[in-house]
Amino acid sequence: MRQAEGAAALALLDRELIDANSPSPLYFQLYTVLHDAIVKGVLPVGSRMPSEKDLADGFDVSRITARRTLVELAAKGLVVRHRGKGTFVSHADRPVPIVAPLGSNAESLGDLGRDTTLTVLSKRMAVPPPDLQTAFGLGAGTRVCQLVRVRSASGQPFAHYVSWTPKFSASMPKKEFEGASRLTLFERYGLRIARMERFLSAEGASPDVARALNVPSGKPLLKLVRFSYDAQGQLQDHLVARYNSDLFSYRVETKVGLD
Amino acid sequence: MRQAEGAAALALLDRELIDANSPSPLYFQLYTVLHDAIVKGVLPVGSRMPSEKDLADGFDVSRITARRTLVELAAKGLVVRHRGKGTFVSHADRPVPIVAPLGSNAESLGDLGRDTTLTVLSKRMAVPPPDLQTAFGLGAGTRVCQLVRVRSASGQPFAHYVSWTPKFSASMPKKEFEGASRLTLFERYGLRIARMERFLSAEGASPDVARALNVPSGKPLLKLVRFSYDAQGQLQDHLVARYNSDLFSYRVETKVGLD
DNA sequence: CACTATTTGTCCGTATGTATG
DNA sequence: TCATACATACGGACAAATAGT
Repeated sequence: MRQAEGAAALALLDRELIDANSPSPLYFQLYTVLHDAIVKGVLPVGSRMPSEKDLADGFDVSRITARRTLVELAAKGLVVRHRGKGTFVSHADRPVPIVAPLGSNAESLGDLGRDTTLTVLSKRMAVPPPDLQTAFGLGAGTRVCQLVRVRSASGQPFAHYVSWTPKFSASMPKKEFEGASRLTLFERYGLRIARMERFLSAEGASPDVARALNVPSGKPLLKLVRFSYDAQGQLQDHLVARYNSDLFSYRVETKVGLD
Repeated sequence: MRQAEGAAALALLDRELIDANSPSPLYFQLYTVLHDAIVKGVLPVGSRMPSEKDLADGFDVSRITARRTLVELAAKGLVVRHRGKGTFVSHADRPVPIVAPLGSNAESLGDLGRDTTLTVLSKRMAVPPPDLQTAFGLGAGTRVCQLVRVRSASGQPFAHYVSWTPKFSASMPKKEFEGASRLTLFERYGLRIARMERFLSAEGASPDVARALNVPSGKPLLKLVRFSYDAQGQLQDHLVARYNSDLFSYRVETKVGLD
């Protein structure tokens, strides 16, 4: 009964997850299903993967297609394959997914007690898109400080930020943004935020974000858009954050007072 | 200057949004870019689309590929095409995106002042997945009431719910879930929820969800998982909601007390 | 009225990728 | 591994409708 464990693993997956009429290639759909099952722990480290034949029969694809997904998983280091033995989920260092509270005042990830690092990909003065120009109440050609940053945990990038902040100046050194948290920076430069508005949605990874987060382009990401206003209702900061949802999720707790 | 408007529309788009090395076909990537630009209003109703040649040059694809995306947009009714004139964003009734508050106690969409309707796709007694069995503290074979529902606004489905509720019984008629809001149903059946925990992430649409929400499978969706507990800390209800992020987003407002 | 530029519609041939048995 | 079918993507060519000169 060598194959029993792999076949049992198949039972944990849903054969309805694949769509022959989708524009996305079958091997990639199947790759995504297995990839997610591995990073989410449905297929535990060390366990036996379904065989090529199991996958082919279970998902109703040809053996070549099933084979290709396993080969690509092996190329990414998620599984190891041994001829005559089978395919096994590899013992990689899989970072524990980060769960951050949302809506609390101190939502800064710096308070999370996790060793996350912030890297500045670019800092420049540029003209924001038209909708932001009007939101900031700026003239058409005004240049604003744009920051593109990435946050990583144990080497794995999981968040990508694009922010616009008129009060930040060209002279501020890039290095200053690496260490200090955003809130302390706001204070240091005299920015008082009285109200924040966040919008949550989902978006496929564009090629540049995909590169920065080390995910395939088109991968679904959690998207947060944040508007920060001062006491006068003036927009002071605009941020678009995109999160790799394999590594990160937001948590909201509500106590219901009474029925 | 007949072509000026279309070429100007091209400038609103980002040629970096397409990736020739992605497993997803080029025509579908370009389709997604244009589709989103239309539903988000970047390309307003009635305006001229970039011509096939504009798109081919601007996104560095062949005319055949550019043409195919426009043909598919026309097939979906998002644009109309006229030989010798051009392609124009069609005057369809585009539903205004819904923005719902998150984290307030009364987050039920019934309170939104929008005419949303709830449809029950299925109601059945079934054995929940292993992780939920343990979360509910149930024996291995216990059957629980599972509901699959869809919420629509002006005929367009935008949310897909899968819920498990042990206290709901097999005898409850399907119809009862169509009208009443969830919270009133909880009350009626003696369910007192004291605490709720929500987790937000993103996920590609599986084929069944894609069908229910009328979107291409694989489309990025906003995903919310909600655990509802009673005063004793016993899990009483489990819900997975998936939202079409073109039509729906969550909003969180925070007042910062002081710096 | 022609003449031209632009745009969509249709066709060809070919190369590559995907998927099957 | 092989043979085969189909989808994707490319370049090129020409026709037909439209609009401006």
